[in-house]
Amino acid sequence: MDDDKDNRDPVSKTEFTTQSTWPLDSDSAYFFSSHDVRDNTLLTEFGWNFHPDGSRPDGFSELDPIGTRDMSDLTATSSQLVADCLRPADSSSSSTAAFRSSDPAPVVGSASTNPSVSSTSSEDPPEKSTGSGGKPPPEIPSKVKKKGQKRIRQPRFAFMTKSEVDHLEDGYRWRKYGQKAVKNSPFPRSYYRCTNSKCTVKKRVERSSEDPTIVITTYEGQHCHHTVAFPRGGVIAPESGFAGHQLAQLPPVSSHFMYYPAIQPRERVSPVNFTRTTSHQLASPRRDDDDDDDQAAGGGSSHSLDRQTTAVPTDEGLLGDIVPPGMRNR
DNA sequence: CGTGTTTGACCGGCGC
DNA sequence: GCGCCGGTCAAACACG
Repeated sequence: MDDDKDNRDPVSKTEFTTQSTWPLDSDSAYFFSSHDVRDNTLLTEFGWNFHPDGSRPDGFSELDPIGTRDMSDLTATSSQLVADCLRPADSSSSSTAAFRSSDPAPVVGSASTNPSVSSTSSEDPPEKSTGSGGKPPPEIPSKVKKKGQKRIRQPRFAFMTKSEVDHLEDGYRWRKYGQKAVKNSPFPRSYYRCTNSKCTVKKRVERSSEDPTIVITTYEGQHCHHTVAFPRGGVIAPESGFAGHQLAQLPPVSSHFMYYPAIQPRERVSPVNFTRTTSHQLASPRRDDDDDDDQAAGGGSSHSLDRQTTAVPTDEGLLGDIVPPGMRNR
């Protein structure tokens, strides 16, 4: 869909931009340079394979990156994730710990505790719950979590990308399951979930209300499977080691990031500006050339897009630790 | 027919 | 306790 209009991204010239403010609504956040050691660690914890070494002064890096970045450490994390993924829903705590081990879990409000399982197990089976019409049988409402069981959020991670297309291709297949109008923003927010039945990763896409050219993509959870295909640049061949070994721990292509941990729901933060340019290629949505989730697939054709991307870890729990003093508004 | 999107309704958390 | 709002569900629909 957003596929065609996007062959060329006009927004690619900027090398550095300085946004005066970031109007993140619900997930307001802070930013800090990815060069900071902390972020790397942080990302690793999330299982994302970020590497702040794009080391191009202007924050630019070629497309390839993902495939060539050290997959080693990635694998470690991912294998565990896969295990988690395959693990029955009841073995809760352990899976969570897998990628939040270092997260002190400053549990706040609802977001906290043991993510993955509870949230996934109870609401995961979207497809199978096809049941009959809308409302679930009187007995056990599918969407209802067991009483007393709070909805748990998985670690989140946001990317701000300057792009005209909302849904950026990241190598995975997503299924849109909702769209909501965002308060104080003319742009709606779309909700996606990974189409892999075992994968519970979700993604939220919205456009910055203040700067419509910026797309804020928030990932929640981690993939426990391989990417299905890579951006049509075909750059990633199944045997290239990327699709073949890597376990979905990748965010949309990018080399330099800005991270911003999500904060407590509804908490408002004063945005910190900054942006680093990242030029990379992204594929446009394509659903026919890749089909098996677990089978590495080499994407189809491709076109390149230049976008500015800023990555933002948004684990609410982590937030407290990474936000530099003074950056917090509230 | 399979897969993905749209869209209104519903649910639950949180702030007041 | 109430209302707002974010997030999710699922029927209906669209498309290849």
